Amino acid sequence: MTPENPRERLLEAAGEIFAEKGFKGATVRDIIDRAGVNIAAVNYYFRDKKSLYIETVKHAACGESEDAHLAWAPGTPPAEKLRDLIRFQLLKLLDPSRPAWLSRLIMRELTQPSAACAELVREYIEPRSKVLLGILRELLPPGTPRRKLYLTAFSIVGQCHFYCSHKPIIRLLLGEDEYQRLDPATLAEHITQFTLRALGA
Amino acid sequence: MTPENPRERLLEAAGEIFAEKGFKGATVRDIIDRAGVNIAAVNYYFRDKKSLYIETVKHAACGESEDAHLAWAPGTPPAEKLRDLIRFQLLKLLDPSRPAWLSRLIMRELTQPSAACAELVREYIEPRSKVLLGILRELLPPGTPRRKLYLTAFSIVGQCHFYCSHKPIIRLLLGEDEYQRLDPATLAEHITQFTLRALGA
DNA sequence: TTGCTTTTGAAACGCTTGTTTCATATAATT
DNA sequence: AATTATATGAAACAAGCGTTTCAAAAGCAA
Repeated sequence: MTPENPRERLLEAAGEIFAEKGFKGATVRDIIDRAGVNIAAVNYYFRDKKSLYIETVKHAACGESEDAHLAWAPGTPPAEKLRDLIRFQLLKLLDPSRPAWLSRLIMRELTQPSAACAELVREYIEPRSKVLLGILRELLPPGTPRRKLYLTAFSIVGQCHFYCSHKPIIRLLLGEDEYQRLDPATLAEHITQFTLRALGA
Repeated sequence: MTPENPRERLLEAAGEIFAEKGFKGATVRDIIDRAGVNIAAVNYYFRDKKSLYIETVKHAACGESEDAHLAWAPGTPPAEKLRDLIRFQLLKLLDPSRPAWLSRLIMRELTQPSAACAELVREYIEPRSKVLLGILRELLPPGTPRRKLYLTAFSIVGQCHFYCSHKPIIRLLLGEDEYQRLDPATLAEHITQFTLRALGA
């Protein structure tokens, strides 16, 4: 499971800890402790903590991109593609069994950008935003202005990310029992229906 | 403008700096520097950094609550109330002239909750969530289940908060020019229309 | 083996952090 | 005015931080 390569082990451990505590909150001793390597390895394989962080974010984004190959048969109705996309995104954001630190690390980078942010947008955000915008172009009447496409995309992604970024508040508002009943499939269905009606489909 | 009371000055300065850098990222020397007081004042007026943080969040939430008195004449159509609510929220989230650190501090607490979180939800979140839920009860058919009300509320708030929490990414995606054109009024109108259509109004 | 490079380990170095100390200044009380 | 309580200031503290050092270990070519 865990790789032998110290460099890889550092990236894995750093991903978990940076995601959990943020850049400042995480200490290199925490990281090398979980990775099971000597502290000098940070300086040896990466130059310093900051470089380790940037490489970690890129590593996480790269690992996330792999499983994102949503491909539909030609002729698939755009509404169905939208539903798939939303469901897929929510599953990735909320499924606790998957290595959640990937999404959380990315989410953290999005809200408190560092040097890794621009690169992350280029490698990770833009490709999948292109997919969503493509679907919306099919759903909305031809000639819809670019701005409207983006605003609609933001409305969709905003709904999805809310359940991830505001998780603790939702839990407090709904109560633990009710919160447990919010499975990703239910949420995806709600957001899809909400969005499709908003688009007049 | 700035109060004479060292305690108040500390709360103001701490609000700005905690909002900007988070709890770990902010240093007490940063704070006492901006407040213009001696470092011993932190220990004197509050016990330590953590207590200062909790008091700061409560202080900020309290200050925010004051101007939240959205009162409508009886008989106002719920769609109009919704528009007002969304516009008001977006203005508070995005207007750079206002002391933005209030919202940002609260946002930060929501996504990375600490000891101050539960109290914040009780004092700050629940009251205004009640307002929104009340409007939705008017908009949606009677007998709509509680869960559906909440999901709808999350869809609305999620759309609004997205522009605040993902601001850097939006800027990168749209480009600086296009981003500058996104004034709160435009966004509020989009979200309102999007939501009203989704609700079939 | 020998000699060289690459990798690891334990320790220490500065530096910054939150916190404390204590002497002094200011205000309040009698 | 004298005395006590309150507030401030400058300095230092101990702990934790990122980073560096350097010698020993491991890998590898000749």
